[in-house]
Formats: sequence, C-alpha cells, structure tokens
Amino acid sequence: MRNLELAEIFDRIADMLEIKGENPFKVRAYRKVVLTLESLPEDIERIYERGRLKNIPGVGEGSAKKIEELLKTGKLAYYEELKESLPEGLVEMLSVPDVGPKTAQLLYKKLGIESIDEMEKAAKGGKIKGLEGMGEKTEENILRGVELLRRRTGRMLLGTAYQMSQSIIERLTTMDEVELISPAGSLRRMKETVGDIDILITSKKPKPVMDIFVNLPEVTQVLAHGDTKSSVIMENRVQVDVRVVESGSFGAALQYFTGSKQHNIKIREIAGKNGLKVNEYGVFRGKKKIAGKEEEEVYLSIGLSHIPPELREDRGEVESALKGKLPELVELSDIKGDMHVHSSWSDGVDTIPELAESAKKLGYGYIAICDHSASLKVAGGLSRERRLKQIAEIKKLNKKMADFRILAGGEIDIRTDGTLDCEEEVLKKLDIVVAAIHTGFKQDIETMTSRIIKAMRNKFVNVIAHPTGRLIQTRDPYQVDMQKVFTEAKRTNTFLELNSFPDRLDLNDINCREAKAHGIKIALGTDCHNRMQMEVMRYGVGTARRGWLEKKDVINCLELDDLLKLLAKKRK
DNA sequence: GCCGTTTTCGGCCCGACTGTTTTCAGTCG
Repeated sequence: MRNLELAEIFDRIADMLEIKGENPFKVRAYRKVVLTLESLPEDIERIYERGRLKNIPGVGEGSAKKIEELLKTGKLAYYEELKESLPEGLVEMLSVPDVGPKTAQLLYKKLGIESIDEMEKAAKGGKIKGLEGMGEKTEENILRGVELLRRRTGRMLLGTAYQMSQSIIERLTTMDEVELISPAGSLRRMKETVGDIDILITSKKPKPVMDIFVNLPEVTQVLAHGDTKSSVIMENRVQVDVRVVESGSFGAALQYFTGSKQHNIKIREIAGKNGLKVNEYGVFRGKKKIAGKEEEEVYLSIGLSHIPPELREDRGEVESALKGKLPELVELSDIKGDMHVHSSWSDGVDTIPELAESAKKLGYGYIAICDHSASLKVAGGLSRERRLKQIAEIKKLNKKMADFRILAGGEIDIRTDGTLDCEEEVLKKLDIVVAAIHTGFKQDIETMTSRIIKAMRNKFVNVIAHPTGRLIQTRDPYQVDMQKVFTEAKRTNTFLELNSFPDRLDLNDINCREAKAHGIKIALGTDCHNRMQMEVMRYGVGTARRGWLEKKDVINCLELDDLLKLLAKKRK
C-alpha cells in the first residue's frame, strides 16, 4: 500500500511550507490530501491507473500531478527542491509542543538553529530570551516541550483511553458543581487509537471544577489552567484536556470538542453559507443564538440531520446528512450474540457454562465457542478427538439452557497452502466455522490472497477471522489484496469478522465500509479469552459504526433462527 | 492548493490560553 508513503510526503511538504510562511490555506489543502490518502479504501496506484485521481475529494490539478510523478518516478521534484531549501532538522522541531512554524523559523534565521538538540542547547544557554517576543518563560516552555516529546508515549489504544476517561469522569462526577460530563474528541468518535483524552463538563461554577481537575493525584504537569479550559499530563504521560461551559452550550461545545477538525471546518463552512456562525457556545444568526443546548439541534439548525460522532471524519458524512441519507448505524443494543469466544478448552480461562452465563447477563441470545484448532499448539488447539468431545458437551449444555444457545464453533487455522487445519467430517458437525491465519504472515501478496480465497471457497467456512492480521502499533497487516478478498467473499457467501479486541479491530473502519459496499456482511466477535473481556464488544461496535455499518450488515444482530438459516446457506 | 444553486476568482472555522506585550501573535485543538 503506497497510500501511506505518499501521505507522509504530502505531510512533510505541508510542514515545510508552513515554516516558509506560505499561504495557510495552501498548507491546509496539503493536509487535506494527507487525510484523504490515509483513509482511501483502495490502493492509490489503482485509482491512478483508472485515471480517477481528480475524482478524489480534495485532490485537484496540482496534487494529482504530484501523485502521478511520485507513482511513475518514485520521486517528486517539488519535494526535493523544498528539502534542499530547508535544513532537515527544522521540520522535526515542529513536533516539540509550543514550537510552531513561526518559532522554528525565527530560531533558524536569528540563531541558525537547525535541530531539536540545538534548540535545547540554546534554551539552556539563555540564548533565546533575547529574541523578539521571546522571554524566560518561552525558554522554559521549549525545554519542557523537548522533555515532553522525548518521553511521549504516542497514541494509546481505544480501550486504554476509554477506561482512563471513565476513571477520571467517575471522580469528577462526584462534585456538586459538575452537572453534565462527557468524553469528547477522538475517544468519542471511537477512533482505534487516541492521542489526548478530552472531557467536556457543564457547570455554573467552572473554577472549582478546574482546580480539582488539575490537582487530581495522578497529574504530574499542568500545561494550561484557565477558567474554562485546562490541560494536564498524567503520570502515565497521557495528556488530558478539560473544557467547561454552561449547560446552554453543552450541545455546541460537545459538537466542537468532538471534532474531527476537518468535520468541524466543513460544518462551519456550511453554516457560514447559510448566514450562521457556529462556535462552541452555540449556533448564531447575528447576535441571536438559535441552538446550543443539544448537539442534535446544532446539526438541525444548519440543515443537517444529526451526524453520529463515529462518522465525523469528513468522509462524506456531511454530504449524506445534507441529503438526509445518513445510515442508521448499528448499536451495541442490537447485538444478539458474540461470534468469537474462547473457552478453557483451548487458551481461554473460563468454562463454557461460565461464558454462557456472562453472555446471558449481557442480554445475548447466543455465543459461538471458537476454540483453536490442533496445529496452533501454543494456544492448546483442539485435536480431532477433543473437538468432537467439545461438540458433544455443547450439545448437552444446550439441552439444559432456556432461551439461550451455545453455538459449537471453531477458530480453524488456514494452513500456508490455504487448506484448513480440520477434517471436513468434523467441520460438518460445527454450527459455525471461523477460519483464521496465525502462521506464515510474511507470504507475498499473491500467495496470501489466494490462500485466503482458497479458504473462502471451502463451503464449511462461514467467517474469516481478523482478516488482515494486524495488531495495532505492533504488527502491520499482512500483504493481501483486499479488493479480491471482498469480491470472493461476496461470491462465496462468506462473512468477514470485525474482531473487537482493542489491539485488533480488524477489519478496520475503512475496510468495513468497503466490505459493505461489496455487499458483504460482518460478524462481530470479541475474541475474548475470559468472560470479562466480552465487554470489548463496545469497541467493535464503535468501529463498525465508523465503517457506516447498519444493523442489517452485521450477522449477529439477527435472532438465532435467522442466523442459523444464514449460516446453513453456504453449505448447500 | 481547492472549489463553485452566489463564484473559474476570491474566498477558505473559530476561539482559549499563554507570554510578551500595552493590543497582539503564536500555538493548539
């Protein structure tokens, strides 16, 4: 996938143009291309071959030519020229908090500073404070920024951010001054990784709320402490931003604070065209406030239907909302069962009855026990004998269950040649077969693609588990032509999993949307290895929503009988 | 650099906090 490489180059160009003091809107145009490239469901090379570059929103004449040059020659003259004109380390300086293009340029011009290290040295030596607009505090902030950058943890997994925010929210909620409180930002949008945690509060007395917040025991640094806005660094190095508004502005503030930035820009542009102004306090016609208390009325007042947070990435949701054609996104309460659960028969912790009991408490009507197959020895994969024994055991348990069904399933390895690690005679006895790749991740794209396709052509295979094999921030997806996988999945009536575990979320949001476009249905499973982990379903649902999925796109939104009918279809 | 039921030129979201300043620029989200 060259999309990300190209995105990186456009991002560097934007950085360099910023330092050079170019027109900020030009910089914004480049940034927009970056975001677009990052969220394309298809390889940019294919789009280019079809001559459709300029159909990509945000890509005009200039960018299309640059993309073409990069694809054809592997280089971009404009980019090389820019790099020639600026020292290499200057761009890196922008990654230091509180150091922006203006500061970097000033330090370069006046002091010849070309890198973070040189900047740190100058600040320590008191060389910066003499410059125009620079004082002692500036030097302190630069040193602090460098320190922060060096200790930065990067983005955290959605699951981590969710739990952290819950812990903070729980404690702030106990204050009398706190009325409403909600997570915002990329966490509320359920993005797979989260940088900072954003929390919005309504209160008539913001000051004491802020004082309590910046003095929470795990706060190690206060970056900003205002009456309505504060930022801190926690001991786990995560930045948390809190914003307080009055309750009449809750909806507008939540809208603003949830983002994404690109989405908000578009919203405000549309409002502007209708003679309205949107800010975090409300929607205004002249001085008159016409909306603000509820988020929904903010959207309605500018002529849009309410856009769910998970869609707010400027990926066409605003256009859909204008036409009143937003999808009715799947909800956690639509989920009738967990399609991927491990028991103590393989590498799980809990017994099958324990898992069933927990699932019932979640309001589910069924779960699919999908223990590993024999060749996955590290995970205690089930031999033929034990598999048959487990199937019998499940049958017995089901007889004792009222209004609940345990599905006998298996997470069966797809061997490197595409055959399955289980005899047909056994597969036949399972209610659901989930096939997965756990070995040979490094195969080339042709081999891997035909391997998965071969598995899908097996009539017993209902679902391909974690179809790209990625582990977020740990392992890249294996090389596979997803377009071919989608086409074949549709043809063979095979479903694709959205694995809900926070470090997988595989398929990701973009692939979910593309799968839906191919008419493929998704199976939501947690891949849990103990019953507590069943709650990670919320992250899977969040990702599904980011992928524009509706109830009808997810097979485990079906009642048991309909699900069984659907699964049986392929075997005929 | 992109874009067009106002436009092929002239716009392009909006405000809080900070620090260095006597009114604002830079940075960030």
